Amino acid sequence: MSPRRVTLADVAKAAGVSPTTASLVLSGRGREMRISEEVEQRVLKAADESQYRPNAVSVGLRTGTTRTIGFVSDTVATSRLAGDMIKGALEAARDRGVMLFIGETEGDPELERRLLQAMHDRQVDGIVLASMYTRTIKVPKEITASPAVLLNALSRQPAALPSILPDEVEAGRAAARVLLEAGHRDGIHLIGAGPRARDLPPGGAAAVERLAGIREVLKEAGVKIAGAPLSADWQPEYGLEATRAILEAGRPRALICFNDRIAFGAYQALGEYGLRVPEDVSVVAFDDHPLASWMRPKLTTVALPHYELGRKAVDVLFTEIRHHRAGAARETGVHRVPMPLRERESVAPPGP
Amino acid sequence: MSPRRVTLADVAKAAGVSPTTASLVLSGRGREMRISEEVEQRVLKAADESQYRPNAVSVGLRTGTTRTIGFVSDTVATSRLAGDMIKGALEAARDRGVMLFIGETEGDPELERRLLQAMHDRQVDGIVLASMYTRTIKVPKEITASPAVLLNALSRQPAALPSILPDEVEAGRAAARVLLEAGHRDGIHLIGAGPRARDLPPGGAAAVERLAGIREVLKEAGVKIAGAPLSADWQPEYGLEATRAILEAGRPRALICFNDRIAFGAYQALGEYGLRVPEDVSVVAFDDHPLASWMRPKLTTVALPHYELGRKAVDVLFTEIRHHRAGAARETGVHRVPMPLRERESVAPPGP
DNA sequence: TTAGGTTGCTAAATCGTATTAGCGGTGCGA
DNA sequence: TCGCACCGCTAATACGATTTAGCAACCTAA
Repeated sequence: MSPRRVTLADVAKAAGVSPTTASLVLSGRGREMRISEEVEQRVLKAADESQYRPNAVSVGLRTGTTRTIGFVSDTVATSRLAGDMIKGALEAARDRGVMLFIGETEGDPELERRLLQAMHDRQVDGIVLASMYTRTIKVPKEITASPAVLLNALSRQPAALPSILPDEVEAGRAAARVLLEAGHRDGIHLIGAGPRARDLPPGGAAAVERLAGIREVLKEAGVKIAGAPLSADWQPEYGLEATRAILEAGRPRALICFNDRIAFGAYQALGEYGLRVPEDVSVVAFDDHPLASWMRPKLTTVALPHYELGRKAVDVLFTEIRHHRAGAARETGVHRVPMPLRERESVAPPGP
Repeated sequence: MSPRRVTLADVAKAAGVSPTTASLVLSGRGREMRISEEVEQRVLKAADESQYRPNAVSVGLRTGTTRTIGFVSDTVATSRLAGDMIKGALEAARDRGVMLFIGETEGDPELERRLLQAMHDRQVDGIVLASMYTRTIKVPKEITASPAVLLNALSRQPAALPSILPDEVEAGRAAARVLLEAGHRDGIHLIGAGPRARDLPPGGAAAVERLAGIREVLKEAGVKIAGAPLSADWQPEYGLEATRAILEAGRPRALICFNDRIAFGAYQALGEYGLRVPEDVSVVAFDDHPLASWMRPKLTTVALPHYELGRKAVDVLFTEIRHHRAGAARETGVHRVPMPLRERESVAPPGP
């Protein structure tokens, strides 16, 4: 059926040299090993004509490096965002001629263990362990079998692995600033967390940090948070109800929604009450879900840089791999990736 | 740093037998090769105690099969849907103890070629070539190096590879039926394609088939399509404008939107005109984007079964691989995956 | 007594490459 | 004339498994 692949031995035979010579020439060590110009040309020609490409499995066995990395995450499908993260990782890997294994753990530690093993069995050069929403995780010990980095996650154990995270605190600051700069000082409500630093929904580190950034900037400006409904899950449904509650109680001038889905629900509630965005109420959110630019008016939001996170993770992983090969110790720093503000149409100066 | 992996030779030594014997026992051929019960136990014990796991790279080199398949698509990040497809593929692969390489071509044939080569260099057992929206593609000749299937795509060349596709015609029928069953007979407008069979947006096979299904059922019922604006891209913006155009011209009773994003735009236009869904206007769409259940009222839509498509692709790929190993010829059938109707809140009997 | 069969294991080859060690020939200096 | 360095290449080994061929010991039957 499929014709047998051409091997190094085939090339060597065609060029009339030994496999050793062919290997030397093709790995660029020809000069160094004093192979003559003429023989070198013969080998190159033979390789080219037969379309020789080295068998990566064999190379992997011989050298121990497979030009392959693993990307294991808790879930790949939850959101479009996961896709962007993978896309970033994929492109960074491609730039280096490296392939990506992917695996999904669904939060099951046993599955995670088996996946990491399966990847190590295949001799991956390194592993990106990703979480789809920012949180602290227990790093499985299997991971130590190769260089690794944490993406969107922090290790519970201290000094375990390098982490790549979005800069959520700065994002919080940006969200607060965009309102301040529009002239808002009163009637600013939070939906998703707050108003106090300890008012947080369960799970997820994003809330803490976004809230910290928001509080810091507002405090510096001497602005008080008007209020925040009890925080629950971050779904549109909650946004809808929380906003209704706020509207029952009074007249907000600005909403900081802890993600776009909440803002989506908030829009619906504001619509019900006949209030217009941004003339009556300004809205800022986080994530930059595709939804954000479909909403009308388009939502101003602080974007999660999924693509860049994915790229950065692979970049850091490769410096880890280099260090590892050089026998250096493991790094353990935290790398923060900026969250860019997407200014659209949902923020305006407060009305009279 | 990382302790050396334990190899078969280590196990053999620990058990006091030859590597041959150890291999035989561990591959379950011990009985067949008349290895004594006692030796067998010794080997098993040694393997277990040392936590031996075979090096998959070595096995790959020796046997030619790597328990690895490639998933290459034009894009992984475009939508949440891509993620679901990968998730389905991933789980089907996991069920078989197989790992997944992923790659993204961005529609670039050169990149596609290189990706397929990179995968074949790594001796993948087979390849899923996926498109994120249904269409006919030119199958690159590199793909013939291993078993392969097409996912969400049809080959331009005849009889090339098996294809896995959503059953779009039946989906069209389902959308039409849900309106008929609610009692609609007049004022049914299409947005995204039609009304005539040749009124299609550029690119994409889904439009043709959905339209065919819709037309078939409506025709059988003796119902005429009231109209359809010129079809353009399938974005919310177009849905908004197309619906406005319809509303300018008269009073629709039902809308069949060719995807959910169009329906999202349609909702906005209906809102502008003070019309209520579903009391004044019923809306059906296709895809079941997450958006569909966030909209109010929740959108009735015919779902693209991405997860199942992914699973099915891997299933079919594995029967291909089996056939290939048995020396059988390539299959070339088209496998249709049903598109389930998600009945929600956007369809009601026509008002007076 | 010996050919032949069975039992229970192992030696050796193999997959395709990288790499170390070495080989035959030439030129040169002492 | 011998020893040595250098040149240009190749033989042999290793990576970690699978698999084929075969071996020693014992038993059986003619």
